[in-house]
Amino acid sequence: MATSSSKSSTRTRRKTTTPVAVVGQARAQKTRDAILRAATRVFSRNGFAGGKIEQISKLSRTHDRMIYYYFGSKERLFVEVLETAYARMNDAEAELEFDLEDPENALTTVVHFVWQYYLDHPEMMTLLNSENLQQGKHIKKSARVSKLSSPAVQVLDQVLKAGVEKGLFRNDISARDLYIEIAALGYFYLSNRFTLSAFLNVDLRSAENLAHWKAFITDVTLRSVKQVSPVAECKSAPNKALSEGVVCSASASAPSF
Amino acid sequence: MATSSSKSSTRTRRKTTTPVAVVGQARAQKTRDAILRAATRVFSRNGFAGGKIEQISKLSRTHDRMIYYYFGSKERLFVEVLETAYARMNDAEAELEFDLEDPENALTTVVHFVWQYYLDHPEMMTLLNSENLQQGKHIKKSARVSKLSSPAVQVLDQVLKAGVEKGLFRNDISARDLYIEIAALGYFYLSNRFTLSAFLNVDLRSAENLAHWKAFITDVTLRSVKQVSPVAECKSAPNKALSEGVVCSASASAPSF
DNA sequence: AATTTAATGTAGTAAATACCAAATTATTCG
DNA sequence: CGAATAATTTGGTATTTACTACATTAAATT
Repeated sequence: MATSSSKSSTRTRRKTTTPVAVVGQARAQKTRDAILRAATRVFSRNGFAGGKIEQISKLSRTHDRMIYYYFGSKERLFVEVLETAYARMNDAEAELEFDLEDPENALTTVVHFVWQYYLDHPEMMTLLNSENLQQGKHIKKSARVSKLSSPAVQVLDQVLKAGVEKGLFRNDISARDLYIEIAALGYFYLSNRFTLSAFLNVDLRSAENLAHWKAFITDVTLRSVKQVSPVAECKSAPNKALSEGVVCSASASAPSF
Repeated sequence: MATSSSKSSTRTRRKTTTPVAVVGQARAQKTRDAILRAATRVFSRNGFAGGKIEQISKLSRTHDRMIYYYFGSKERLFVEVLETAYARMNDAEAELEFDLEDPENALTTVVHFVWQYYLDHPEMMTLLNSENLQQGKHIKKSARVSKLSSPAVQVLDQVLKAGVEKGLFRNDISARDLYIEIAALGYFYLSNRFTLSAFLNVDLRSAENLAHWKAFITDVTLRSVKQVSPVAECKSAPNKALSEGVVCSASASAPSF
């Protein structure tokens, strides 16, 4: 079921060569890949403006010129780095396995997966931050990324439906909201761990605190979707003084997507 | 109760002048402030590396020279921009008013405040992202910021205690976790609105969707702290197959801060 | 008013940096 | 092999950029 969305990007140059000859092409692909890998590291460590062409060419053991030969410009290189990172995350999500017979467990699996992915791929977060700093001007134009409808959202949709079916989950929550919630809880903690640690005078990166947060966000996520018993529900403070905030399971106005 | 933590930064030069003469000083303060304001805009729009000295001096209608006269270096200017932003947020948080007699309402107030602050001060998010990209190397050294113990956490602590007192809230959740949760839900949505919008094919910035998210995170936050009736609690899936994840109200191992 | 000091302006420099023309080497294929 | 094409290397250029020496004006002090 994993629809692989990454790689297989065709050569940049016009491909007049017959598809048989692969020796030179393999060599070329190797340097191209090396540049892409190096660029991912450099951009994710320093952002777009802070990532210098020379750093990238040195790290990939090639020359500045090759970057322009294969990617045309710093900006186009950045776009491809971003697209590749997205594609990779998508591929990983698509391979997620879960048991719909046990929706709570399945949801936990998703939460843990997202958390672990960000933990293992910090470059994803810094690249996204860099792109958001530039108001998404690259991703907006990227045909490749806009075609990646997140498998994670589909997964969550299935899980939610299964949970509702079994009477375990609320039916008034959208997979999209849930996806953003899960991403937010993991992403923010890790992406902002430096400033948060300084501000709160804690080392949020300690193994202990990481484990604690993982457990915490799992709990929060489950609580946000679980059906609450009618007895306990809203026994207190029935919507007092809330302009548009939603309390109890009444839930906000339906998403307007 | 609002302990103002910002401003009143003394002159950079040694102050041999008597504190009476203020005309020249006022003029100086004006250009200094102008630079700081301009720098905040420029750095928040382009990040640290992307923010150029000339942009800042032009925007503040002074000269490059003045930036070095008052701040010494680009880096020190950035630190002061960051410190000022932090101090301002702290001041705003300190002025929060809420009713402890109604803990749910009070918590809602906090959630709405944080959400609104990020909405009104997008520069705060981009500055923090920039600082986290640099692994917090500035904030770590900033004596000023590390002294700002977040009023928001204290506020949340009070609210939580009041809620527990009244039997409305769980007593196994820390103010710190709750603070990070609330910040995460608002910050991530806004900070990553560009990539998220492109990825999910929605315009998350529309008034409708902003209102929806505000309501959603209010609901999620309340659900995460509310006491669940013993009857409904954990009636299904009692901790099945969860390595260290926490389900039901058993809650994770206590924070180890 | 004269002197001292603070604040601002001018005109630069040295280094960094994105990008490129052209030569050179490797590879393909008739 | 030899011609053609692909891939790499060399050596640069024009611009940007953080930062500064020095001159000048404004203000404070005696």
